[in-house]
Amino acid sequence: MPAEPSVPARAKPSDELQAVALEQFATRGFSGTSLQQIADVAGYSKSSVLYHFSSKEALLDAVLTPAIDEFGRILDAWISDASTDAARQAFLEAFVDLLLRYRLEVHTFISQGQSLEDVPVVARANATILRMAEAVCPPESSVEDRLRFGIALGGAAYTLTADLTFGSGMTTDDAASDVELRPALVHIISELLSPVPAHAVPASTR
Amino acid sequence: MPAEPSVPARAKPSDELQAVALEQFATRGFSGTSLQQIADVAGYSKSSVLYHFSSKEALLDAVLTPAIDEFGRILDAWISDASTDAARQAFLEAFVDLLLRYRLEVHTFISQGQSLEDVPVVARANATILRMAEAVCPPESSVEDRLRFGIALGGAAYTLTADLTFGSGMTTDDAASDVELRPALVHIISELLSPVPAHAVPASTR
DNA sequence: GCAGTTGCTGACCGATCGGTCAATTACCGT
DNA sequence: ACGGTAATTGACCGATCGGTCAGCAACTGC
Repeated sequence: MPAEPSVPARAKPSDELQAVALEQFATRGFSGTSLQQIADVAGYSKSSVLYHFSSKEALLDAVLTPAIDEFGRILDAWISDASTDAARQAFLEAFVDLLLRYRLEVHTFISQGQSLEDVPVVARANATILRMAEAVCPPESSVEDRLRFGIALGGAAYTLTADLTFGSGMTTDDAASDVELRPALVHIISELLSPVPAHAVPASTR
Repeated sequence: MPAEPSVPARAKPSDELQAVALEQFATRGFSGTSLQQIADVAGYSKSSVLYHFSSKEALLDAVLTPAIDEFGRILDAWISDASTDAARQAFLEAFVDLLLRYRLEVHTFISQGQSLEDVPVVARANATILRMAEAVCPPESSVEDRLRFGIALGGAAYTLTADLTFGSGMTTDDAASDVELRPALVHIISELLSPVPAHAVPASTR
């Protein structure tokens, strides 16, 4: 009788806890979130949380691992491939899909990557980001190109969860908006990572 | 005799504490930073910190207020001015200067604006950001334009402190790099906030 | 009926949190 | 020499932190 996948009224407790924890970690921060808060929001006791996850850090690990695994996967797929324009475009779209699907996870380890650097799963995330940085803008890149990459990465992670801060209303939870967001994101990030197509740049730099 | 401004070997204790606190708040997060840590790094006791600042929150307030005050100032200057292109350019450069000068402060209330929204000074920062959002991309703006603004804002705040995370080495503490960063930042942000100058935009939005 | 496992909980632990307070030291003008 | 103020500190407080542990239901297989 419990084998009734068509009735998702009650998900597995550990999944509920992960979902609640992820939301709290992303909005209040890891150190700003207590196990008691997570338990309260999810409707369990603190002891139950520690029954399903051996520690607060293990909970963070379980929450972030799927996202950073897939992140590494699509990055490897691109690097191993010859760096054709088509492969670059495919990676870019896969990356945008990753951002949309795992926006809370990405936001968490982007904006807290420094304070949590000694947590293994976050260290993996930082290393993967670093690999991506080297792939997108190798050491011989200009300062501006490296700036562009950082802005694209940090900006996307910030913006996709920004309406949690102020109601810009463009990342409201209805999934339909994602299909509206996706092409715009692809366009903007593509524009940021490509050295600007062709038009004249005013010499306003001086 | 103590009036010797040419020997800044020892700054005022409250300034030392503010500097240390700012660095900790930006890297470890507000809730991830204890008064004990601040005291240890600054070389004082926890009691001394609470002597100079009545509470942890008051310390955060003192640290962030100058940045958000100037932020509101340059934003008001732009809004009150007629929205000529020259005024927009002036605002943009002033904004970039603000980002460079107060990068740690901006990073703090951008990336922790949601978790600290009930701290008055952070609430002011959020309100100011919202005002800037309305000025840059009014409600009739497209989703992509609002995305661009968010990416520019969050991306700049993230990137300018990113080398604290991984050594991209472009924001190393030597102030000379700022003069290299500034024109590049102005260029990129200008490009993000302007609907793309003149070349054909594919109708990929639909 | 009964041992075994699973899920969940309250009681409890040492450590640390932000914050208060009284005492101490050093320096000031007089 | 003396009173006053500013600066600093350790001792201490209640609350909360992450985490441990023994127990308690409920559902199994036998």
